[in-house]
Amino acid sequence: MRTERGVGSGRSSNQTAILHGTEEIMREQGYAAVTYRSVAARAGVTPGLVQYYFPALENLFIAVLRAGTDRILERLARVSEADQPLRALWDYANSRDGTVMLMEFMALANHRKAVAPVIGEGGERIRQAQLKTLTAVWERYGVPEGDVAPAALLFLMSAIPRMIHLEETFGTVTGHVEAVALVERFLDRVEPRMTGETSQDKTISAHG
Amino acid sequence: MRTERGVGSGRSSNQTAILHGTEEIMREQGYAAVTYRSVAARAGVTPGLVQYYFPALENLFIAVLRAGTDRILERLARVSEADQPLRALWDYANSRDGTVMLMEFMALANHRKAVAPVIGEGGERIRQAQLKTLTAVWERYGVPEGDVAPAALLFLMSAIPRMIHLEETFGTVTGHVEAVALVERFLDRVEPRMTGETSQDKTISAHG
DNA sequence: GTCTATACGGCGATAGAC
DNA sequence: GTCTATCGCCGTATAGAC
Repeated sequence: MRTERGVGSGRSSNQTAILHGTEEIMREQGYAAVTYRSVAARAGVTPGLVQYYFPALENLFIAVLRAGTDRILERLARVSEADQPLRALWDYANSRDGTVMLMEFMALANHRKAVAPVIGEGGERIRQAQLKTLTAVWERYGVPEGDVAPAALLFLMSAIPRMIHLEETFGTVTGHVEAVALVERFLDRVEPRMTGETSQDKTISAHG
Repeated sequence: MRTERGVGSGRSSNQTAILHGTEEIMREQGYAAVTYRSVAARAGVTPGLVQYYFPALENLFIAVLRAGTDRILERLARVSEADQPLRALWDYANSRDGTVMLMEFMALANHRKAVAPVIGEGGERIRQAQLKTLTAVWERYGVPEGDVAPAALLFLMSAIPRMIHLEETFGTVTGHVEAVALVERFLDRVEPRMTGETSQDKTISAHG
């Protein structure tokens, strides 16, 4: 898709090794451990070559971020076909891996200004995709709660697990279980746990 | 309260100038702009003196964080005496300044590990103080909603504005107005806007 | 105690050699 | 395309003046 240099549409094996190594370092040691020297060592190339493909570290971070966003959008396309889309969305929002990397990029954006709009852009694409799914569900279920707009529920189902995880990192826990219980009681009401009557399985089905 | 050196209970004017300057720089340019050299220039002292009081940068960040937490707790003591405590809490949670600094410290904690538990500790103290207020309000209002636990509402009233502000920084906006509307509709129901009948004024009153 | 001056190794970024 | 040399920051450590 995107290249940092005009080498055609593909990426060299060195480029993919650099991107992969960078993501690994971010996940294991945080973005602050990403240096030209550390990435080069991980990818088995020289620091100068990393800098050749990504002239500033921001270019490297942004490339990793974009690749991750693309992966999430692919995953969400599968979620929209799940039997219980609300619970699938809730499971997605509660997944640890995605939240860790998102927080890492949010923290990074604080002092790498060019990263911020890339996060926002990806966030909008993700949320619009989710909203489309949720609005369809709303119609299928017949607007279970006259009060809660799909967009509000979507935001809450995203924000609550994310903020809980963020706070837990620091050791703040008050109100977490109560907030989760609130959402799950809502889910139990509008999308009761499957007992096996409606459609095929708890895996992906095709009826949207 | 806390000193970094054994100079008794007070702080020298240079120490307060350093703390004040550091907070200014964080607010204006972000934590990444906080260096011994930049803080010294802002406070009108030499870099060596900053390092004398705060041997590592982490000590400096933590001192600023603790001072800020103390200020918030003082403010919350006043909130608990407000006529409309729920709305006072909501206003507090929506205040820009506090959120900016909190996010700055959260980002900072990502690569200054000693900062994280200080955030968590302060967060717990703040939330427990808020929970005490909210539980009292719950009894006074007669548990308006059998479903919503005070701790859940407290978490939501804190997490929603904070996550909204965070996302807005990046340019993600979907669902924000809907989520805010949801909370405010709830507030309208359990704590209707004062029309002037109950007590003195919309300023601080004494009846708890 | 309070404060200054200086040195060291590591970093991102740049220019330019091959 | 690939890689090296170099520069100006940084945090930190230390030695010592008042």
